[in-house]
Amino acid sequence: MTIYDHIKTLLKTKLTDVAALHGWVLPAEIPEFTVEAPRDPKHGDIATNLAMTLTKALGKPPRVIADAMVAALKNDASYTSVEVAGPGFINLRLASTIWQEQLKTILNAGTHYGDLSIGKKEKVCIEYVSANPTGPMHAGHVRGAVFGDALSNLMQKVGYDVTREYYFNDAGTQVDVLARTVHLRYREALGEAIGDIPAGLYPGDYLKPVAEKLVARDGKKWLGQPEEAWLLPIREFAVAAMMEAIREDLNMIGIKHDVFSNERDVIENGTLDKVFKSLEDKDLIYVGTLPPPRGKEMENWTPEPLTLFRSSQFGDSSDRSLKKRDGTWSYIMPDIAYHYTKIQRGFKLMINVLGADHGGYLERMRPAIAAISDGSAKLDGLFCQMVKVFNNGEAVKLSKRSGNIITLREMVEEVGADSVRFTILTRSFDSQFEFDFAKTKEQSRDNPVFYIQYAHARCSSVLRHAAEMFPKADLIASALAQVDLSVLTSEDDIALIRFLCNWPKLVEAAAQTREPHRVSFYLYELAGHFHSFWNKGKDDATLRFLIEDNPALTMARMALLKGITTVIASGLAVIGVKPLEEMR
RNA sequence: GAUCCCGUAGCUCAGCUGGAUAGAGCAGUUGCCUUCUAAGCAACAGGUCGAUGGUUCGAAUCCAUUCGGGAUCACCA
Repeated sequence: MTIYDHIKTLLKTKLTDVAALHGWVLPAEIPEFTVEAPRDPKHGDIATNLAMTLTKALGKPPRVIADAMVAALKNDASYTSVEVAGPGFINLRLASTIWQEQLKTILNAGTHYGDLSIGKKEKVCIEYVSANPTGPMHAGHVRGAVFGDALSNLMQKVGYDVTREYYFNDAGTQVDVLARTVHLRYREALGEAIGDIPAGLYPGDYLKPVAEKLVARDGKKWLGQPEEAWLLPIREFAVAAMMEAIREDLNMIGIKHDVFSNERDVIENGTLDKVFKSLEDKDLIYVGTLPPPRGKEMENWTPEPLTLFRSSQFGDSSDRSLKKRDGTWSYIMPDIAYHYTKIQRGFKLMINVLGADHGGYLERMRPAIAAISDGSAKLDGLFCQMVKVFNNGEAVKLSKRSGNIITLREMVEEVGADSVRFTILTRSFDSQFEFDFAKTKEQSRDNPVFYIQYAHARCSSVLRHAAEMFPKADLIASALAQVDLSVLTSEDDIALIRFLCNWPKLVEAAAQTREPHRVSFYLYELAGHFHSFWNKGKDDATLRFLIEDNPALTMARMALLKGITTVIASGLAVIGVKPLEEMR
């Protein structure tokens, strides 16, 4: 229970007393009100809009209600000041002992401070990246990858049982194209002049090493053979090689999935047929024709009978075709079957992190999931908007076709994994994101992530100095939690503790809204408070952390520092950045 | 024709599910290193929150309309 929740319950009971005293009739449900740290510290430690939310129900102006509450709260020793302000806010200032206690709570919790149990250990499958193994990870993938990873961290922190999952298509036309391209590169590697890569195959050099590995394994085995002979084995080889490369790329930026699933398994182990049959059994499959797509000029549109799924029964705008004209499955059917395997594995909550270019995906997949789970499972889709890549202000067109891509590898090598992660996580996922490669590279040293890292390094440095200055002192968190903190009375000390106490609340809000970027901003602000405090010590010796002739205050400040490093480390863990002990 | 996202300082972005005088970084100007790390701090300057209406004690935030940018609406994932 956070300090804010605690105050909230106290206020509720106080409100009933006040109402009884004045003969007010409270509504059966007290309207929801906020208890939070106001933006402006002048407004006290804690502000509540309680009075304002009750104006309607009580038929009284907010200030009248607020005044009555204030009168009742005034004689409580927990509050050093209680006042009405603005339109009817009640501003409270808590006794410093309360904040000092909170700091001990933080120290005892360690980096688990901010861990919550709102997830109730519910299993959640978070699927992200899921790029098909036809090319290297590029700038467009990085956003979803980092976002999904941070979201997973966040969901774990609030008590979900998270599985990080990657699903790839290794059975469709795209991987056939991959295989053909590799075969061409293979001929090239064996000395043949292949000229330009023909349209319809993948350009770019990244398949050359794959072809060379194929030569190393198989020699000239596939030369002069018909496509039927080499397509499947080369496809398998190429998919494995690309997935290996993708895994390595993701690893560079600190991303590891728990489970990799693929389309072929779903088809070959019979799951797909089973799911299709169960849909038939539920009478959700029929053969019919679809109207032509609206708003699009389809000159060559001819209605054709197709195998359709009655997704409109589940809120979809139209029924969906599960098979192509040639009788093979359209992508949606294996995807349905794949999601069925998730449900079979016990996931009632599934989150898919997708690119904005997958717009209609949810609309189509949700009905299917409702059908196969009989409504018991829920799919959430989070759509990361496009990343527009610039190079010194000039737009770079990302196109696999032309081979013009900025790869994840380039980004990480030039800018650094921490900077890339942090840059992505200082934007909300649903707004478009402009990434200027040249500028980011040039300013990589100015990246805000180092501002946070630096705060952590400074704290660590002081703790090292403290160990030298007071060799007998025990500076581990559990020991510092036992220190007498009553000497931490300055407004700056208390303000810092107060800010640390916002952490659990922030984690909760970030998880509920699925917005890990809030963590970044919080950490940045926390680092700012710390740096500011630090510099005050230059003018005011009583605000320094290490004060040689005052061991008692120094130890209390070490407790504060430990609290700061604890929360920073706890937050950086969500972002996926390692805290640094030292920066020079 | 329909759906989704975005529009906030010169640029890149926040704005805590409706709160008090709308914030930060970068860019610009000015100060601060004999003392715990200057990858830092302090200060100045910069805004019709795209527009119009509505909801209420109160709107950048919610609703409607509208303009602008992006994405999606095929049997490609």
